[in-house]
Amino acid sequence: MTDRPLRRQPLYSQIKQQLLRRIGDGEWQENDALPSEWDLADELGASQGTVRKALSELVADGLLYRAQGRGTFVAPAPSEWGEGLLLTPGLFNEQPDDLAREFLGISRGNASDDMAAALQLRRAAPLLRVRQLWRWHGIPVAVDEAFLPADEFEGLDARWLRGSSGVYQALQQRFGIRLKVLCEQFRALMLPREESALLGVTGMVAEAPALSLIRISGSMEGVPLEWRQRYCLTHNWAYTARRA
Amino acid sequence: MTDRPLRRQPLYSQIKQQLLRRIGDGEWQENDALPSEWDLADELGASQGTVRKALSELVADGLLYRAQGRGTFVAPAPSEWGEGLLLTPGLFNEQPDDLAREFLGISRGNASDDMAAALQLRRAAPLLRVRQLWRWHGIPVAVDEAFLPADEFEGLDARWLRGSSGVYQALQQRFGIRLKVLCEQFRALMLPREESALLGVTGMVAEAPALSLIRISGSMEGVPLEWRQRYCLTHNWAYTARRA
DNA sequence: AAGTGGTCTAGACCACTAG
DNA sequence: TAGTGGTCTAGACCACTTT
Repeated sequence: MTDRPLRRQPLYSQIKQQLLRRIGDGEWQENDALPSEWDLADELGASQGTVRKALSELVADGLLYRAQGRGTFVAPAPSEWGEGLLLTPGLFNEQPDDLAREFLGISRGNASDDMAAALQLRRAAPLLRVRQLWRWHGIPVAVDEAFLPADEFEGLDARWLRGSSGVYQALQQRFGIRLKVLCEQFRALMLPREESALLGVTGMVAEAPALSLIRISGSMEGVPLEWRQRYCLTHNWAYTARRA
Repeated sequence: MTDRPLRRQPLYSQIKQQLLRRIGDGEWQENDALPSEWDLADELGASQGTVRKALSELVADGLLYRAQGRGTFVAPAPSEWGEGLLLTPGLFNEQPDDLAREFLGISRGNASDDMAAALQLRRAAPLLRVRQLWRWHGIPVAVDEAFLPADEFEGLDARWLRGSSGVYQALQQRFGIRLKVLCEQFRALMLPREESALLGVTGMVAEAPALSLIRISGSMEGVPLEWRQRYCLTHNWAYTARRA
């Protein structure tokens, strides 16, 4: 690249941003192959090594995957359940069972102070609230609330959510936005009344300990866009996080 | 295809392994500077770019850190508490308070089937069991059990653990081994009797929900070496995992 | 000014996949 | 055999820190 008077950001970083935008714009669909590293280098006026560095970061971010000898591909959107897996406690190498998701409803509300702070919104900002139920072999194991800034996602309604396989897929289809997990918090607490009913915890012992998960997700650039709160019953399962 | 020739490890990978070993052998202490990328390249007969790639992976693994214009340094051992932080629920950008660790004791036992499987040991293999208590501003918030293969760590005793700031530091000082987290599991359950006593949960309501964390740690090469089980009281705190 | 990490290039070769 | 990702080199220059 000959004319590049101002370099605020390294070239590979600019290329990464550009590819991020083009993926978001739908230039390549899930599992589509990108142009080869050499073709991209040609097109962008950079060297193969520099393009490769940009691609490597996108692979690390989970947006792309590579197959030696075949090409570089757009990764499928992350599953609605998230990165954690439900496994039998103590076992780590098991394959996770598939979870079924049930859309419960969408409503409007206002941000709590915690939510407003985490999502960088003003106090009591309007939010969309999406509720989902998770079943494992038919048995309810978790309830989910996703809170999204209403201003950003005006037009997201039950039609989009019922038809899609979850909030993340709906956001990608409707707004072309892909979320990634920014941080997570875990707590143990007694299941609140309303969630107990949804999860079918009944009987003389009306209380059960539940794993509370709060997750902030955001754009690939790190702008927070979702506060998700989940209650998991874990007397028969454990929530697993794998690491590289 | 039928014939599977030995695939040579990439050079940067060999360099990484060698540096790993030299760090483990104590050639450079914590916060010591390594030779510059160019000097290492010279010494190892590789190019600066290749050395840089090896160093970058070690930085990503948390073993080294870099400072532009100054050098590449050996990172301090990870804290005994681990990567997760205890924070006020709902707040994500807070700095964590320091936790005080109390060594409770070390004993010998045998691996459960789960532990044996996770640590790749034979059934009922002998284990060392290290127990610790965590206090936050003097208040007990968590109890910890670390299980280590007795055969690997013969000679680790109370003297080493009392004097050090934790299991990880003791392993590094005594055996020159650095552990990294391989995977984690979370569950919510009612605090068992023994742990209730240690954490001072008493009164008419003898039961409290607790966050159960099971973590497998291992060598930098991925060999599992520690099963750690922790019970956290989280009615006033949350367990936070940050992501890149 | 000297030394370090950080970026970028052009070219080369290897390993793997597919037609 | 052609195309792709994966590795490696030598050299250049930039950005930052220390002396």
